[in-house]
Amino acid sequence: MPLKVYNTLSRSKEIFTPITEGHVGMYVCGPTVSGESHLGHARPYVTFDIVHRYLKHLGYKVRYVRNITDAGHFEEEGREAEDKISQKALLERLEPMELVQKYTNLFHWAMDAFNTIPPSIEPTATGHIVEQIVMIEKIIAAGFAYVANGSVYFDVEKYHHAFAPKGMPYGMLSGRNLDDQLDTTRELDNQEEKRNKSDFALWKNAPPEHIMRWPSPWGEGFPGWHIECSAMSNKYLGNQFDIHGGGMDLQFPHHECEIAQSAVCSHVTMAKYWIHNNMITINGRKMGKSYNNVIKLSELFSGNHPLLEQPYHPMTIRFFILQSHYRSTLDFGNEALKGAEKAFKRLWEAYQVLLNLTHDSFEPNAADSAQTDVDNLDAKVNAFLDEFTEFMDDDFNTAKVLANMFELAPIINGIKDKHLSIHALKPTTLARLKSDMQCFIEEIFGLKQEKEGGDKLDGVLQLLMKLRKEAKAKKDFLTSDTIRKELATLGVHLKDEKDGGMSYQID
RNA sequence: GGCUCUGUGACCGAGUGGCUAGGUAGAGCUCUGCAAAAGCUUCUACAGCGGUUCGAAUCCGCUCGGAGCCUCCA
Repeated sequence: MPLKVYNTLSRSKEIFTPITEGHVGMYVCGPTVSGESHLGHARPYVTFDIVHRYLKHLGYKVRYVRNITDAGHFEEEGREAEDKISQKALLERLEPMELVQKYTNLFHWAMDAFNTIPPSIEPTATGHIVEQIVMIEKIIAAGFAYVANGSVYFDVEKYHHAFAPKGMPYGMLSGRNLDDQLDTTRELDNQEEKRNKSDFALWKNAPPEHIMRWPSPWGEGFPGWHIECSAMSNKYLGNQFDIHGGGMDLQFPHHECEIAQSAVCSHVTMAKYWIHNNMITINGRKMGKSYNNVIKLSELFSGNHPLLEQPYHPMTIRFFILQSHYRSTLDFGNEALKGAEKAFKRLWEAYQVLLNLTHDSFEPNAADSAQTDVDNLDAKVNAFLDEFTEFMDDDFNTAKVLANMFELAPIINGIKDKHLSIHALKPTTLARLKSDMQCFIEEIFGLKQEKEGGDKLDGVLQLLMKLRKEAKAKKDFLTSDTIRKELATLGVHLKDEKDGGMSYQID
């Protein structure tokens, strides 16, 4: 079955066919590093990490480009250009680039904690000023931009009239009608610089107090909001590439403007498939600075936030995101996250049990095999596994794959506890179960469990478990319970196995 | 106001015409020295009202509620 992806351009699921066979070019809008990343940022980067991983799994060679916006944008177009980064830098008495570096490092730290695969290329806006200027010159030369007081604006209406007949109207992505636009765009200062309200800046003249500035043919200034993504995606992925991703909130105006800029330069729609992830909400509301409901990732990991009842591990967050479909909103809540934490733990443990299962460790005997309809269980397991790819091919439905994994967990645990016979599974099925689970859990879903403590701690715990076993054998439950209790307060939980064995787990 | 979505059980959340989603929480049972874990069983649904259909949570209409975008935004 071919991979199908939901394309925002067509508002429908389409069969994914790469432009160049065997290769995929993917551009995802990265973070603006003017502040620390929050939970909302985790959604797109985990989502597109899954897309990236799955495409690779399917055998594609993927060039994944994700930018770092470090040039900053003005708060409100037309007002005094208030570059976010430089403004905050003043407050914190830092050099702008120092601030940018700090938040870039923090972003990378969080991405690493989420176990996302770094993009193939991570270009910065400040590193591509030249490319952006060249592109703006091209747009001016083509007659779709004009210079006003040292700033350059894109002529949206002119573009629309020229490109709508070519099947690239302004608004093709967001479903917006340009005429409605004109009526609803609110009044802004300095409107007189623009010919039309819907025009957007390609280059902004920098007022004297503006720290981040670059020389350009139009005077000193800084690039407009949208041009960096057009310039950088074009440089590294060409005139037309396969996938452009980002949050739904970027659809308009950001992606719409990207399309227009790039179309002027290359006469094609820059990307074939537009994939947008939905928002993470908190009490039903988008998480964002303007709503004052932001939970930073560092706070999430440490639990240090009034809304958090406890810290949450990055893998819990990753699992939490995977449990829903990327195009649905996902509502944050302690109850939901705690649920995800427990669920992930259960899944991971079943997975570990599975990796240790072998036919050899179970004696075939009549009573055992009588418990299970051999063909039935074998077929069931295979059916669940078949669906892994089927669900992923259907627009990356990670939620359904996880549901199937939770159908498999009781089977795995049942075999371990001997409620089910391992001989109900053919050796080939068991092998497939192991490799498919391994592939989807670790390779595609990128879930992992930190190995905590290391060898020394393990040695100490083995010793304590040995002592506890001995105490139990002597029915000295006071001692055995003390060991278990004391360890539990330290966050180490002992579990007695059926056959007298023991294992531990660290929080 | 315009555009785009959305409303599923205590909570999160799949699902789009007929088949148990799944997870967490709750209840009962099995196992266990006790506990934990695990397994088994079980409870609470598809906002409301109409319509289409043999049949709708799923399609259509209306009503009510919620969100995103239209301004920086993942």
